[in-house]
Amino acid sequence: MNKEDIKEAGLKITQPRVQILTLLEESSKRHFTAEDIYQLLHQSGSNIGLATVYRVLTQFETAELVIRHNFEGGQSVFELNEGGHHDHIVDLKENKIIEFHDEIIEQRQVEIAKEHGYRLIDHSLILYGEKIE
Amino acid sequence: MNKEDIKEAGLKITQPRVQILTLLEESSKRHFTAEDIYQLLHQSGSNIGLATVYRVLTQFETAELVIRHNFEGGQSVFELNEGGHHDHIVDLKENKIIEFHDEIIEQRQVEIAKEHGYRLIDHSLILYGEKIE
DNA sequence: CTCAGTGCAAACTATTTGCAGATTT
DNA sequence: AAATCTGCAAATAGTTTGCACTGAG
Repeated sequence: MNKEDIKEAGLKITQPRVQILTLLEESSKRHFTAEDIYQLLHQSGSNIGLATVYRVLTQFETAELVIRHNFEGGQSVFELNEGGHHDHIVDLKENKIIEFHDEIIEQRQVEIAKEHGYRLIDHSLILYGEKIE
Repeated sequence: MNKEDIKEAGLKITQPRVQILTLLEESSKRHFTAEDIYQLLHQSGSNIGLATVYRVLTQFETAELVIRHNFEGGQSVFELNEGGHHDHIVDLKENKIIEFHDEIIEQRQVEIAKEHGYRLIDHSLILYGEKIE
């Protein structure tokens, strides 16, 4: 649960950290910029600083509680790491992100890396699309 | 040839533009940050400004003479657009980028987008790896 | 009580923009 | 000559850092 994760990361259980982790866990959305989180928490009466949001997200990233994505458009996007790897479809019209996982592609990536003499450490696959109709 | 491309993009054939395009075409490397280009041109005696490098690269990107990538690490990376689409393996140890093209993955991407009700407009696939041995 | 953590403001990095003078056509 | 373009310096956007104070253990 929640606070345990923070403690296991070697971090003190502080208000800002609990607020951010709770937001990530309980929101219906899954993808947030640091600014999003800052805004949402302020709307809930928090007076957290933007710098703290960044600091905590970076710590959570290191602790693998959170994954940071570099989609188009400058801002980093953060999402709770719930274990299962997936890639993303970014909706170019609406502000929406869809997750998917495809074993065929996952496999090919490993093979392609190997064909070029590489061990695959990580990858980033983002599909940009627009809704049909 | 060279200068024609610039003219076709509706741009005047100026020294900075020719210098940049020539560098991109004639260098043995294929991937450059704006800073790289700025440095290399200065080493060749140019006194181009960094702002101009960015301006020209952005214009070239719009004209589809150049492709901009957002790999890890802050800086955008630019490469000459020579038509054939490809993706990249980024060497995490050495400062090296390898290009590849894989039809299986290309196809699956289109299918996956469709399965989710999307028309695939673009995609970004980056494999991060390290040399075996 | 101690040390990690915080908010704020200032710093930083990559990139963009305003402007007066320089170049291209 | 007209319009575009350039270099420079200043502005901007996103993120990080220094510091004195605050709060968790």
